[in-house]
Amino acid sequence: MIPTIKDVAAHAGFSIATVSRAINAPHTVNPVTLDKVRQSIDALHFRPSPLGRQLRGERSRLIGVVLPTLANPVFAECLQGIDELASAQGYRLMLMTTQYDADRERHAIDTLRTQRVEGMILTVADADTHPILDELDRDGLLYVLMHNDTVRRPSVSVDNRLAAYDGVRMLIAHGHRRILMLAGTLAASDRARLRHTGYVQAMQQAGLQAAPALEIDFNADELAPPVLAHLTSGATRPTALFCSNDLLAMVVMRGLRRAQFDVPRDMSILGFDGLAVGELLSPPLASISAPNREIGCAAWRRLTGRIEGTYECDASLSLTLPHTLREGATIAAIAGASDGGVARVRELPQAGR
Amino acid sequence: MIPTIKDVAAHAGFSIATVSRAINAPHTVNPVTLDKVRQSIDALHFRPSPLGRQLRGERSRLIGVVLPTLANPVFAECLQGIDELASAQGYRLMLMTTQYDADRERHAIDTLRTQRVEGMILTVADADTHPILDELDRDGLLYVLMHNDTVRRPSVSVDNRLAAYDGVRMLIAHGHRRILMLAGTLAASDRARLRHTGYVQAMQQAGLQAAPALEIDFNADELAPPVLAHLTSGATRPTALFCSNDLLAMVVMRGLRRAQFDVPRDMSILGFDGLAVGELLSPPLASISAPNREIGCAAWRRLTGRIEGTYECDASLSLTLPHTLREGATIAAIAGASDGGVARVRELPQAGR
DNA sequence: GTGAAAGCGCTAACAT
DNA sequence: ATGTTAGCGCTTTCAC
Repeated sequence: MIPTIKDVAAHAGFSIATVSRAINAPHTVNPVTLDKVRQSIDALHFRPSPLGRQLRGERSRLIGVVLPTLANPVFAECLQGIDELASAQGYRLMLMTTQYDADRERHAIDTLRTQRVEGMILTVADADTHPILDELDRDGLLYVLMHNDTVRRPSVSVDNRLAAYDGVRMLIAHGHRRILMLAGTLAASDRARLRHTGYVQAMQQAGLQAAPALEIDFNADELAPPVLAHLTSGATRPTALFCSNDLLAMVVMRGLRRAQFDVPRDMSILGFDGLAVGELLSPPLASISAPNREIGCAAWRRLTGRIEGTYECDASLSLTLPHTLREGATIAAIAGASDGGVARVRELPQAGR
Repeated sequence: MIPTIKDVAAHAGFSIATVSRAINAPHTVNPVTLDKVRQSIDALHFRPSPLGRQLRGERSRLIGVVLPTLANPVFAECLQGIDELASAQGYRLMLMTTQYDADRERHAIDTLRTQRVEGMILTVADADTHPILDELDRDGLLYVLMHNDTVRRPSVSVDNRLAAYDGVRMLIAHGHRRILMLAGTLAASDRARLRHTGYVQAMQQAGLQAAPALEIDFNADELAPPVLAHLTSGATRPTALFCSNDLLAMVVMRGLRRAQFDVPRDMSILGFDGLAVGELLSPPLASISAPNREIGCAAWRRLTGRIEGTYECDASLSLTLPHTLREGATIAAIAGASDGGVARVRELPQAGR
């Protein structure tokens, strides 16, 4: 069915070696021969099989990408960055998603190994505890983590703890005192934990009381009534919510709106991720913004740097990209907040160090 | 570096044939031998290379996916559906994006062919005119188009013309008379054209004047001043905008908002795609909704049906999935619209036939 | 139950 | 300039 180099050789009346040369080193064959071979190639619609080539030890130029989901645009944005560089550099991408499930993470990575990818870009739930990453290290397989915030492995991320800290300090500077953190139910990720740590630190430093993150079901159409009650009633209801990601923030905003709660008048909201769609909201979502596309690109550069042996500096280390506070309009100042407070927050260092 | 079946054979003290059998037909080897071989496999972390296997004519279980971009969630949603079924059925996905560029489409498809994918799921700019699809037909390569609305090739889509027609009739039923259609600059796609056709038909049928689609730069931060003027000033300014996709609708909404134009009070907006994020907007975006995840799943089923020869009905034909009108809150009734008009629209057939 | 050997598509070293 | 051949990792007869 599919023609092989043999078919071309027979059709052209030369040996397979000549055909191979015509393809891979055209200048070494007689122009007349070359022309005939090329005609046969066209006539038969021949294209060299990567199998034979790879079998000979050539590179596969195949990179694996493992993401939790594409339903959250944060990963689609990263993938955009990766895909752009991959196309430009003639690599192919094999994509797998895991739904934040450790078993599926293992399975995805296993599959990619079996496919002999040259390296992988991974976003896993928990980078520090997942034994499969140790296996990769042990076996010398190249990978770069993306959005996993760990210094123990090659990774590209923002400083999640510091970013959350900066964001919550900003809320505090706007006069908020009762600030609650919300997280998704699948939030047992290293990122979510670090974001909570940053929240706690900012709160404690301001002498405020930090609470455990309140878990919200992402996919539910409505906020659960007890959750809604917790957010909206009582004298001690929070005046601001720090959501561990933008998608969650958007779901919560909708829930509050349906309960006739105005954002930001009745509740301020701060997200995390800096999704492009967040800026299209009304009001535009305030968010601790990660350079997602750039994180994807940086992960790519580190990985290919190691693959091709051309790494700028030490690409086996973790890289922290700067986050930014995207102001948006979902945060209101609380009466009594001093301007000094607002001024102070602007001087905060916003990048890891 | 990477162990081969030979290494395992040597380590276990058997021939490579026995190792192969231990892997592929365990019941045919002596349990003791089997055990030893398995120990060696574990000890060496051996995994059979797909190259050798495929070289022997086994299936690659590799499917190519070609999408315009991941920046538009509509394609990410489709990909979600595809990916789900692919994982479940043990297929691998190779992903390429094209940015709506015909050359990149050709290149992507070429690359996937060279990689010997068993089939591809494609979203191209124009399904009817792209010669590369004829090449696929000629060479017997399996593919299914996704979101390309054509009866000439295997495809899964909504009826874009009818969907647009339904949507615009709904606007008309709400009393709108001056309805403008907006499209992105990259909108020279078959879908965009069909949506415009549906718009024109609905307008003409109501005795209203249809206009050419107004092109909007998607990525611009602001609406271009002349565009904004066109939308917002003059006695003949439109009262409703039909946007050829949701992302565009969101960008336009932001532009209008910034110009102090309230949606839907000063302008009604109807999108197309039914993006999940649209429902999270305030007000929730009215949209002609395509079942994107399901379109991805259906495309997958058709493709694998053909690959595995188990097609339900004739999978080489195009499949039209039903669209729905998502009401949202970005559409206001215009004074003078009769209730009868609104009632009538609810009776519209909403699925293709 | 196990081994030897051929062959899948291709490249490269060697031979002509 | 072109042809011959070995061998990459694996499965699968065919012998033993």
